Amino acid sequence: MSSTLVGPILRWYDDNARDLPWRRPEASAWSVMVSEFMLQQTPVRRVLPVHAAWLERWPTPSALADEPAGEAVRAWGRLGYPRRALRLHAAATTIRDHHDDTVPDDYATLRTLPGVGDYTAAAIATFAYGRRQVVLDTNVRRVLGRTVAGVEFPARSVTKAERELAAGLLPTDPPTAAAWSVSVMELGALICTADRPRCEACPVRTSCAWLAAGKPSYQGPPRPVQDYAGTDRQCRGRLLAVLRDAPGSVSLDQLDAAWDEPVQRARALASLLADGLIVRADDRYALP
DNA sequence: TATTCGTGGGC
DNA sequence: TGCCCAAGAAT
Repeated sequence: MSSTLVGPILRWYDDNARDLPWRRPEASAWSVMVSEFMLQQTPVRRVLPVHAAWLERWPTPSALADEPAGEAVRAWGRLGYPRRALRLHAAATTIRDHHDDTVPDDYATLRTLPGVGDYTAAAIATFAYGRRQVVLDTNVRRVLGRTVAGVEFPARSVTKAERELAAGLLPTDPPTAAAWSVSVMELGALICTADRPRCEACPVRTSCAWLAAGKPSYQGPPRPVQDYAGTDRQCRGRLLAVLRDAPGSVSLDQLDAAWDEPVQRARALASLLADGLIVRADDRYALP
């Protein structure tokens, strides 16, 4: 089974891979790590400029750790989920203080860093250091779900069967395993996309279970709709934008002007303070 | 395990 | 237009 997938996808990647900064031979492990944080739930296109500016300003973990966390939040800009910026700063601090300013190269150590979950630990070990790890992201899950299981979309959360399937497919020698992982992810990002997959251009179209079954539509439980307008998330975003765009601290009045509904506004501000994304000194508010 | 956590682009 | 989703993690 693996031979019908692995070989064609590896060859497809050789001819179709995007030239991304964190994939270049000269890219540092820190560059890879920064990219993985930024790419969590955020498209490549939006990450590119922020990643470049970030590496220019903070070429090493200690360079970032030596500045206030608020600078990371500010530089994060509008990538979204700004707690990632806080966690990246915290991870950089740990790396500076306990790992000789060197991004760890093994899954277990990476996994202990703030903001580094199963996927990100496997991705950094694999893409920065060529380690052999099962890299299971949304792209890989979708590709394997279609080609092997014959379903349009995988389950909500990773199943044991999914993980075993991915582990069984992973090539034995580390360099090939790493190449395979980035290749499957790229196939999911460019060809085997969530909507309007380009099956006619797929290197494994002749062995895809989903295509062979006539591309049956997703049958599982409906995915929760992710509304945004009017939510606490939007409110938090508005409040934090005021802080990002201000040179120093701001007054409560300035924050009040960013959102009409007072109860929700107060709740959002309290949660931002609890998260450490905003700090209060007397009656002024600022980035940490 | 189900929620919560931003933002912007494509159709 | 409104809806879907994009290299997840933490709780």
